[in-house]
Amino acid sequence: MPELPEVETVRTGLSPVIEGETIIDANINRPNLRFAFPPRFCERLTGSRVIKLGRRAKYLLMTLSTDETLIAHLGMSGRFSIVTPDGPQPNTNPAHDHVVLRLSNDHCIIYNDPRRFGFMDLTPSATLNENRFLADLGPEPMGNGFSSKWLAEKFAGKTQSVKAALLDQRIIAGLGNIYVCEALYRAGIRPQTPAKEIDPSRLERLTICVRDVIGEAIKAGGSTLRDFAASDGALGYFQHRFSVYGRESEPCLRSECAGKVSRIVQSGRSSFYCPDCQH
DNA sequence: AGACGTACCTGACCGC
DNA sequence: TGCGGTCAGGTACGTC
Repeated sequence: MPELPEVETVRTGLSPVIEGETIIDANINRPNLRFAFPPRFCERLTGSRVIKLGRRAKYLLMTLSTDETLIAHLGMSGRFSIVTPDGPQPNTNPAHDHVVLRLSNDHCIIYNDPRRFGFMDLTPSATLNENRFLADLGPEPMGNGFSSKWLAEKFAGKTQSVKAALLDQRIIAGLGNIYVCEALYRAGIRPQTPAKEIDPSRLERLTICVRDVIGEAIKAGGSTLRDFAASDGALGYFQHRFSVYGRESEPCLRSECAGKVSRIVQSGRSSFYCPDCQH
């Protein structure tokens, strides 16, 4: 499920529990998720101290005292849970608890992922950005590298739809199906529009809308975290109202618009948009 | 090189 | 209640 805002929410929830702690014990319950765990995965984690929990795009980055970084991607259904020594057990199916880290503060971090589209890797921290999963990522939507100028450069000559282009992690990193739909709705751009056909002023608007949509979602995640992390240690999902995503044939939320939300399929995935206000 | 389609998995949900 | 079909927010890889 998780796109950038959800991963950021997981990071926010996990970091106070994990940063500064030593991994006393690491266990995996199967040899692979989407990909095989790297060689000697558990041995390389055991005894290391977690210096920092960071994020790049949809990847969690655990900087370790061993000069390696644990890279974790949640795929579609990955969750991290925090199990406190005397607290409740996470309400996930233990059959899909694939990674368990026991920390020096007696908390356990559990990675649960029914679909196993997630994956983990260990890479030298010094060459983190050369790692095969991170090397080709485009700019962070909230960072300085993302601008309408950058989009113009990347969209130039692109016959691909703007929907597909925004999902391309080399162009902008961290967006997924939901937030691309939301950003295009807010910007008033149809998802089918060929990327190269969007003029500079609309690209400027799109840039702002992407930033706003992601920024608001991160904020919403941070606020929901407080409520439910207390009762249940599972991190990764939060309730959020979307303007178009999942609202097929419901009314467009713009007060001056009488349109209904449409759903189309682009490259095998649903796109939601309002035909009356997106052109 | 760029644009597609396909594969990888399980679970939830819907209609019969 | 049970069954089959469909769908799901991810990325990598093969093919044209």
